[in-house]
Amino acid sequence: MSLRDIESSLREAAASAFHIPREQADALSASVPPPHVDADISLAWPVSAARSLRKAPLKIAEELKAAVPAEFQAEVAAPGFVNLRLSDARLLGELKGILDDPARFHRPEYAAEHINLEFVSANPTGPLHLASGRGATLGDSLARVFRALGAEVSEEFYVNDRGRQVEMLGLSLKARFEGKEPPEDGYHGDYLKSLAAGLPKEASSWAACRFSEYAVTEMLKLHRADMAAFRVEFDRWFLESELHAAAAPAKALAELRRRGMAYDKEGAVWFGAASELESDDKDRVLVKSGGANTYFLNDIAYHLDKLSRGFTRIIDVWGADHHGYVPRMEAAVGALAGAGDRFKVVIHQQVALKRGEETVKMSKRSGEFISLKELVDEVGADACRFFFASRGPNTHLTFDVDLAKKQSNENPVFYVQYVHARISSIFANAAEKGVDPAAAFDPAAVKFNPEERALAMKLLWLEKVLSDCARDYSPHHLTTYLVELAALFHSFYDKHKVLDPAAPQVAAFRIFLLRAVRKVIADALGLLGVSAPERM
RNA sequence: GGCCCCAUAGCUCAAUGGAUAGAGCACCUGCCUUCUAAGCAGGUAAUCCAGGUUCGAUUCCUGGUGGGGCUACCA
Repeated sequence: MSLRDIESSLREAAASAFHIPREQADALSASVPPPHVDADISLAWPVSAARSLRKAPLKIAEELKAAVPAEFQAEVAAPGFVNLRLSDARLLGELKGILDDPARFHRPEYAAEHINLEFVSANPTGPLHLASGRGATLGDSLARVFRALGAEVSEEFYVNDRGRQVEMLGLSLKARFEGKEPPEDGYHGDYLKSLAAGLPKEASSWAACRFSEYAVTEMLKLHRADMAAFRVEFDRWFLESELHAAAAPAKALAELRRRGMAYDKEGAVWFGAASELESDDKDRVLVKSGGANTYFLNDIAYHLDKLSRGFTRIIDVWGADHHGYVPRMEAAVGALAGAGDRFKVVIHQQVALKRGEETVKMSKRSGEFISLKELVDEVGADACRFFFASRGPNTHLTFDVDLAKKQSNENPVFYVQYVHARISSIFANAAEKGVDPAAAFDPAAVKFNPEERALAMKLLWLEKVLSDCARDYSPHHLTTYLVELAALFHSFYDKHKVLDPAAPQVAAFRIFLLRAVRKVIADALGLLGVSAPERM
């Protein structure tokens, strides 16, 4: 059983009570009662359905109350809410489900989904900087959420290992190797100095492109290590050069032509979005008049490749600096995929960096940035990931480095992790305190006190949090939830003793309850890629 | 100029169009001889402005104001 099952039975009841189609009753959903209402579940449906049912909300509420199973002890509240309570037995059963059912978040609509989730995809021209942490947190947490919902997810990193920037990278490395300054518009960061120091002697006879290849290979190693330290493991690192080796851009162009989505004008080849589709405002160049492909064409080819690999959904996570690129990519990929909703671009706003009183512009070329590695080394992956995950993708974020380093203890992540540590500690101490941690209790005798009930109910809401995350393409609901759950636990902990040998029934029940709490904390932290420590 | 995002407590953030707007940090008052005080209990404190839609707007629409970003036959 789960909230979804409860909702389902309530919808059945509503559908038959009001003689409406079952689908219409789908609008009925369970929500958390406001703090001043003493109930477990609230239904606002009578208020919102009043218009379509052409009845007064209060009247609907009364009829709904009469229709729902008696075990829910329904109550009506003005202007038309119905509030429910779960019985102790029901609540106990739900806790058992949390502990025993590893697939409890699986949803049928995700069972056949095979999602490709591409994120970070930073150019291999320098170390990952902290802004990549935001995309990495977002992408990886989403991947974990979709997996929890039952989807198959492949995490992918696209590497631009060709083109001018990579050429410039090679020239910059060559210059460092020869003890010179990199070109004006090259890469001036210190990381190329240490890279140059590691070059073999025979590099003096290398052509420029050898330097590029060497630099890219080394940068990829760094990226991989940085991402691993951030607890992100990509299933695939897709090289742009793979596309060209397979002549994918040319094939993509042929496919576009075949579908009448490309045309020639002024010596260039254009993507005909404006004439054929309404998603973009003007036509874009695919092949320049000089004969070279634009990145637009290469990116179309790349996404065509993703489609050919059999993914049912393609999700790209991009920084807001690329938002202008979304309409044309959606126009192109949506059309090639046959359905626009198979391709989704999640945009997150950029991260600005603040150091002291100064807001620093980050630029790899000037070498002025804070690397992700530096940040993870100083404040830890847990605090970083929780911090980034706490905000919706659309918040504009100014990252205060000094604050992050100095006040990492103020990060709510520790407040949440502390719950896990405290519970673990209780379990570890049980035997010593004269309580058998594996002792059974009589389910029929269990009566939840208010703190126990609040805790148990909170655990049930996690499934809603997951669907919120999927709906909004953001993990931030999880951090909010975790902090709220942690507060309930700490409050419970302060009020009630668990390990009381004089009350073995109560102790056994509370250990059972806390086992469920600890599992939910660990699961939810896991979805964020944050550890759940046994002690702190 | 055109387009996108944002504006909630001193600071950083929450809130499928629903009930008395919820947290963390900071500040103030209490609480460790008792399973971890990285904690608990309590207090101060907020929806940028003007209209509109609605039974009901922090939420949706229009127009302001103030911030950030994008606007290449660049990669």
